[in-house]
This record gives sequence, structure tokens and C-alpha cells, in this order.
Amino acid sequence: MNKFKQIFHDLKLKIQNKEYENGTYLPSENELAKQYQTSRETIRKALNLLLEHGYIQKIRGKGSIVISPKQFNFPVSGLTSYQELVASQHLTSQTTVLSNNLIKTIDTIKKHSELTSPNGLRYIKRQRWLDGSPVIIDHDYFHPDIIPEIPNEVAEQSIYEYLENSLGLAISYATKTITVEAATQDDVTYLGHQDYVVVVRSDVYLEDTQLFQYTESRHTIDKFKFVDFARRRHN
Amino acid sequence: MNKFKQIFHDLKLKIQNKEYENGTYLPSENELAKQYQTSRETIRKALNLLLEHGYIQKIRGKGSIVISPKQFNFPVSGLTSYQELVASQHLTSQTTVLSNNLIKTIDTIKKHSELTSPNGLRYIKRQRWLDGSPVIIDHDYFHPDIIPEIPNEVAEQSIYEYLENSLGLAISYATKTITVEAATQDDVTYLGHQDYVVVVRSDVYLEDTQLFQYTESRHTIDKFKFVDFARRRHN
DNA sequence: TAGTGGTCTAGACCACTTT
DNA sequence: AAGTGGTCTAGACCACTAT
Repeated sequence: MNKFKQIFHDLKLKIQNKEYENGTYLPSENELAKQYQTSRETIRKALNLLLEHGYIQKIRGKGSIVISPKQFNFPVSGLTSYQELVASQHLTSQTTVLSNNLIKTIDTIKKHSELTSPNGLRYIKRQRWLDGSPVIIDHDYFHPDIIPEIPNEVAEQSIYEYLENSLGLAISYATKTITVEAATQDDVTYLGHQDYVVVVRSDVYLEDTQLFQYTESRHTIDKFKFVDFARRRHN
Repeated sequence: MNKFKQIFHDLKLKIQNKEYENGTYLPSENELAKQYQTSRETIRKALNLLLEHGYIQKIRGKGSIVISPKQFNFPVSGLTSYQELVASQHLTSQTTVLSNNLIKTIDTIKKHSELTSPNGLRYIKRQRWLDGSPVIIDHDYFHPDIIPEIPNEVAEQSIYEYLENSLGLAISYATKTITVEAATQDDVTYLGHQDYVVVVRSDVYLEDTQLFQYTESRHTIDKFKFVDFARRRHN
């Protein structure tokens, strides 16, 4: 692994383990460069990762101060899969696969996504359970030239893990929207009676900028919570 | 201004003006270093900003490809004020100040925020109008030692502009949550009949890590849309 | 004045893609 | 083999904070 990522991980662990306590300063960049036997610019790359992830705040002329005591409960922020969320939050979860088949491109997708294909799309519909209640309906549409098929056992576990590790795909970025909409008949069927649902729509791209997936994730409003850490941009 | 920010702005403009078209490659980093008479590392800092903002995608061995045709409609993402949003989206908007006074810390804040002060808090309540309809109720709480008072004329315009330019405060980062909750009687009074509202809660911090503001922003669900650009983290 | 983080440089080596 | 982006270095100068 890269040196600056190693240092980032090491410092992150030390912060989480309270070796560097909240409100105190890290050693200076020059000091860290000595400690890790590296150059200052490399230290700065590691500190930038800590900064972006909300672990430290840098103050010019003073130093880098630890600011992150809190665990984020439910970070839909960033590009994280449902399975990774569940794992990081130690939740007990179940997934029921409702559909897994090839479909023709349907008009409802076109309203929200650029994803199309002459050969149709692979469609997977899943119901997510938390603590015995259904809380999310996921509709996933994949480009069939990139993802020919997805076994049901994979759909019940982590599709992203399968795509990245088994198929070797490099998932890179996504554009997403969050809105609140009236529940459809289908939502009610699989989530129980709801007036409204939170809808998270994502177009997901590979490293080579190919659009390969569109996802519509429909949440019950009572279990939905989006948590974010944001920095003010001064550009 | 810094060289790398200048270059970032310049490239961003050229992308927006289609001088570098969507799907095409930027000149290589070495080429750009020559063009801008600078070092490659400085070019790379500028390109990193483009990357974070979703303007380009870098592909190893190939180059940096332009990926951003779309304008983001309503980026609540990042740390942007309502006024800046309105300006960037060319919306016509009005603000009504409903309250602007000093209050004792109330328990409802403590549930959601760390913000406290022995001298009470400055409280501002505002109603936001878009195209003739009330769409947001903002409840802002400020630490009075940092922000002694805010004129009503300022509250009707941009408080952030006032804090940053007139008071010289450096707003740095925030933690925020988004949930959907049952509308209160107060919401109905100022937003019209609603069953539910989208609630955005933020703790806002200064550069020196002082918590100085807690905001509760209550949106009508029909006008709420959160748009985000997210990169997958491989740490 | 000394220490801190912010910027910038010129060069090096590497992994990857293309020809 | 040549070109690309990814990493790393050793040093420089600056703006800011503290004493």
C-alpha cells in the first residue's frame, strides 16, 4: 500500500483509540515526517485524508487538532453500499430478492437516468429488512454488456463486493438525488402502509467513465436518516 | 490567489464554456505544466479540485477526461448557504424574519446539538419563500459571545456573507443530518398544511474548531431535492 | 524569533496504456 | 518504447501564531 495511506490509517487508528485525544494537537508535520521517516509532502497527503474524513482540523500557525469524537450513525454520504453500511453499524439485516431478470428499457428509468442499452437491462428488485421490518425496496438496473448476470446468492449478499472482487470492476463515482415522494402501490405492498417514501436515485460510473448502473432505493421515512460531514469550500 | 486555485478556475471555466468538451481528454499534466509555466505537482493540485467537484475523471495511463455536462440543480451537499443556492440557481426568493432575539438555551436544542452558552443563545427564525410560496422555515441559534447581534436587514439577506466579510469569521465545517418528520403545528402555521417536513439539522464550526451555530431547516417535502456527487473511497 | 501549516519547485521512479 | 497519471523526495519561501 502507499505510504501516505498507511500513515493515514495509522493516525486514524490512534485517534480512534484515543492515543491522540479529541481537542489536542497532533505532532507537527515536520515531527511526523521524522517519525515516519518520510517527507513532509507525504505527511501532508495523509493529513489531507484525515481532514476530508472529518478527523482533524488544521489551524495555520498552530497545528492539526483532533475533532472527531462522534461516530456517524448512518452515512449514506459518499458512495457506500447497503451491505457495508449494515456491517459498519452492526445491524442485523436480511435481504429478499423479488426479481432478477433481463428487461427492456422502460420509460420510468429514462426520466431519471441516462442508462440505456440496446440489449435491455438486468433488473434486480430487493426488499431490505432491519430488525424484522421491511425498510427499503431497491431497484437496480445494470448494463448487461458489463454485468451479464448476477446470481441470487450474490444479490442477497453484496453486489458491490461481487462486482469489485469477482468481476474486477472499478466502481468510481455516482450522482445521486434524494427526494420525498408519495408511496406507490408497489411500495405499500412491500413496505406496508406508507403515505410517503424517501427516494434515493443514483447513476453509478466505472473508473473509465462508463455508466453501468442505475439504482432507485425507496426508504420508509421513519427509518431514514442521512448523516453528512461537510467542509465549506472557499473556491 | 494561489496558483493552483487560479488554474482550477481557469480549467473549470473552459469546461463550462465547452472549450474542453464532455468526453474528451484534457492536455496531459506535463503539457499543462508547460502551458501554465508551473510544476507538475501544482497542476495536480488543480486537477484534484476538478476531480473532487466532479468535473473530470482521471484514468491511469490515459489522461484526465471531462465528465461534467450536467448542472446540479439543488446541491444542499457541501456547506452552502441558502442565499448562495438561490443565487446560483437564479431563483427569485424572499425571506421573512419572524424572530430575532436572545433566548435561554432550550431543551429541544440539546437533543440535537452540542451548542450551549451560559449567556443564552441568539435565536433567529425565518420563513423562506420561493415563487410566492413558503418552502422553508429556518431556526438558527448562535453563540452570543461570538455573534453578539445580527441586524434584521442582514437576516433577510445573507447571514454567512455578514459573518465572513463583516465580522471576519472563518466558517469551516459542519455535521448535518437529514430526516423526515411529522409536521408540527408551527410548521403548518408558516408552511401551510403539511403532513411531513424534511428536517436538515447542522452544527456549524469555525476554523478554530469552535461550535458557534446550530441550524434547523424545515422544508416542505414537495420542494425538497438533495443532489450529490460522490466518489467511492478506497481506503 | 522560532515554530507552525500553505504553497511551489524540479526531479525521480513506478504502474499502466498505447503504439 | 513512449506517454500517461501516481507517488515520493528534499528543499525553498511564505503567512500566520506564539513567546
